[in-house]
Amino acid sequence: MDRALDPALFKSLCDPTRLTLLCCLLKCARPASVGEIAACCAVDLSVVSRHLHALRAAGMLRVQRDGRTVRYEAPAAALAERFRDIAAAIDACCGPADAACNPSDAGCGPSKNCCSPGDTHA
Amino acid sequence: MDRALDPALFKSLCDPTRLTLLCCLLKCARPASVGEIAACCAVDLSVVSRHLHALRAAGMLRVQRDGRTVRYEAPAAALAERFRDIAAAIDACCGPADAACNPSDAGCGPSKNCCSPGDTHA
DNA sequence: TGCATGGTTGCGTCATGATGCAAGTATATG
DNA sequence: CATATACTTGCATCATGACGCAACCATGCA
Repeated sequence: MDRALDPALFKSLCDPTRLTLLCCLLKCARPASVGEIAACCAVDLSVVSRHLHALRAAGMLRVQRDGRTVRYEAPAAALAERFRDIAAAIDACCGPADAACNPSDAGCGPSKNCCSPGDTHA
Repeated sequence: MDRALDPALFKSLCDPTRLTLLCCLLKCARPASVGEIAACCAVDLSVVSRHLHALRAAGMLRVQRDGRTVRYEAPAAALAERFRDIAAAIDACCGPADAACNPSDAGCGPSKNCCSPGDTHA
């Protein structure tokens, strides 16, 4: 679960502008150039460029160059699956009747306190 | 989809410490006091208190008072569903064959460009 | 080769937020 | 009522990051 709940993933989505860009690309459902995408929100093109770069770094977008044009695309199916993985991870660790709880996950389960003092989870 | 992809949700999860706290509570699968939860990570108790407050404000936690003790709990099933809703929203807008695309969602669908200039999506 | 187009990168500014300490509040307990 | 416990809040500090502007590549075209 600690793997599914990746801070980097949420970090890439916590900015409203970035989320707007991703949303725009999801709706477009096709590769779009940076200039096109920039029309979605009222910020400088350079800002859009950086945001798209960040989203790609987080695995939220695919990129392809075509001459001097750079096209970004949102892999909708993969993204949806990613969120479903998170949901599954939550269910697996804390699911009904503790059945799906993975024993290798130390301290996991309703009957145990995973937060013993000193366990910094770091 | 713009509703499912809520910046506030991701904002509440983008901080590593906050994510650790949520993760801890999910594993515990029971209400835990602030002091207990604080043992999960090496930050000041006041910081933990604030983070828990923020998570609750984002709807990620439930809270209950018992005398001077405050117990937080992670509603695992609800959280999992929330992520599945996001996945479903992505699929619905950009699903296979454009079938699930909601026509009321202006500009939605592969055949149209939702990012026409001036459309700030704001 | 010269110039326009499409993006990216450097840099300074500004706002937000994470953190710790200290003080404050509220509830038990003697 | 005094004191300890469990948290919360005010405040100062510091780091991160979003933004715009300007300068800079890199590609295409005349």
